[in-house]
Amino acid sequence: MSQTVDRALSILPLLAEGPADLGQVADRLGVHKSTALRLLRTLHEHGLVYRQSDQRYRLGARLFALAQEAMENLDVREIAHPHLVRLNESCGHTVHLAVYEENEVLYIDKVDSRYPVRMYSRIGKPVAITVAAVAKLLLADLPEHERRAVAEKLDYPTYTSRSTPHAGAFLRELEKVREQGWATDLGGHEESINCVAAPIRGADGRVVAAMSVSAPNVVVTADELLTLLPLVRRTADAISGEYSGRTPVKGTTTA
Amino acid sequence: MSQTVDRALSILPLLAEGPADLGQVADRLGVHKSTALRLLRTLHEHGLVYRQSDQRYRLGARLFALAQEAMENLDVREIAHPHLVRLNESCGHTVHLAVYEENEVLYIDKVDSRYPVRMYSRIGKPVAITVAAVAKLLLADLPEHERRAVAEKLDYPTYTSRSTPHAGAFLRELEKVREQGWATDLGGHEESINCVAAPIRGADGRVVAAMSVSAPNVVVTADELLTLLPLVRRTADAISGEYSGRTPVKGTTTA
DNA sequence: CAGCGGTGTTGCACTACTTGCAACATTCAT
DNA sequence: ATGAATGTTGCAAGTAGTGCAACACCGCTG
Repeated sequence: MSQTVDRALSILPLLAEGPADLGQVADRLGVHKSTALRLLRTLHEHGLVYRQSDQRYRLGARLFALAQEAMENLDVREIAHPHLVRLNESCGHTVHLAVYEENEVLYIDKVDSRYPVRMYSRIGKPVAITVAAVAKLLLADLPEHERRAVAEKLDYPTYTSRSTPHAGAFLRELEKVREQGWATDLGGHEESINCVAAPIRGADGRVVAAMSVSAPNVVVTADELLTLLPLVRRTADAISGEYSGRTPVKGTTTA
Repeated sequence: MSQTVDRALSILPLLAEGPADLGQVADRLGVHKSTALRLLRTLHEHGLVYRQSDQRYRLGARLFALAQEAMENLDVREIAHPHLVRLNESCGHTVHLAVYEENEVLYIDKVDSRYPVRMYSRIGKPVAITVAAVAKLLLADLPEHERRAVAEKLDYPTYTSRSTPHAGAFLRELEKVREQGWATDLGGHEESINCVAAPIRGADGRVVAAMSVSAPNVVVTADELLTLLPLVRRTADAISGEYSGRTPVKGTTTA
């Protein structure tokens, strides 16, 4: 591992919290100001860091551009998107797509009934991993020892009275989810919001992403939402088929 | 400038083009494989790079999270304020900054006119949404169906004879504003007060705020006020540039 | 207006860190 | 099995990053 690069990269999450001046950066890095200056300069030349008019530093445009490109390179997302839109059109609720990566679950796509293309707003945000239906599916597919390791490393915030309380309960839930092949979140994150989710699998059968439909109690009850489960699963399966190359895509030539 | 960091950061745009294996990265960087490996490892530890199942590297998820967090912690007002003050100093009139939120448009900053005239605006106060120039810009940027939905929910008070009379007229006005990229309010709220306004856009091009210059007829005529339009737009663009973290002077250095 | 504390910036000597090499490990194809 | 890919590790050499101290540049305040 490279110390210099390590230090430089440590600046990024620091600046994500908000703008900071040279001194603050140097302090929080534990290095001399001149060192921090040179690191910041390098980051600046790559456009990852921007210097605003009051001389303070903050994250720069290239970072956003990179994030966007990274997202576009996720082919699950591209394949899934039209399916998500169609599902949204037929049920009207919010549809999410999420992936697991390095102890985190992230939303990589979202179709909201009132606001279809909301690229930068919530996409990219880490999911409440201990309660979200998509997170359960993604974690449930991990090999047993890894699943256990992750579950024990997590915090278990009590968002609501129905939030997953601790690792034991979480692991049991994951086991259940693993067997039934779908998952729910019934008010575990926000009291009045329920979700049902289904997994998207690659050619080797492993879960590469998960999708969910969410709706507040005031619109549909949990039971009513559950009647959508077959539709959600069918959609997920359709995406799986296309992603794993089993289902030919119309209009596209596959070699 | 730091060479090691420079090399490490050069990997990111490279991976943005698509996944690559160690050899490819080393080649394109012009360094030994072992060097590339260590750089990639460091990037990996920070979550900026992800190793997919076929061992190839691609951009990682933390990139989204960083971009997301940075956006949330960005304060338009903080960035805009000095620009607003400068604009006020050069033209002398009242300058407003406003944002759209949940069917309302709110003033979030104001620099008072140097002329001894009073205006009935207050920071935090909802704007006369059907007539204010800033409101037009903010609403004009909404997706079509939402724009329509909002327009139809609104009341259309007749503040003056030139107030927007009904939803139809308002939607037509919004369409015009959307196309021309700026807006006016000529006596629509108070008989003797005119405004010209310009939009402030984020990295994704969406309108995040709007700013305006207002002045009563007794100080300048509407035509005279309109001659300020280029200045207002330039100021708004400068704020946009800073808000979205674009580097205005230096081109991007590609090694 | 001079003096002062707070910033950001530069040149330089020192040594810690990165580097490329070459050998090893691992996977896959022949 | 054998070979050719690829990824990985330990090490010695020296480059490249580091901290220091001095400088430059504000905006303050007396």
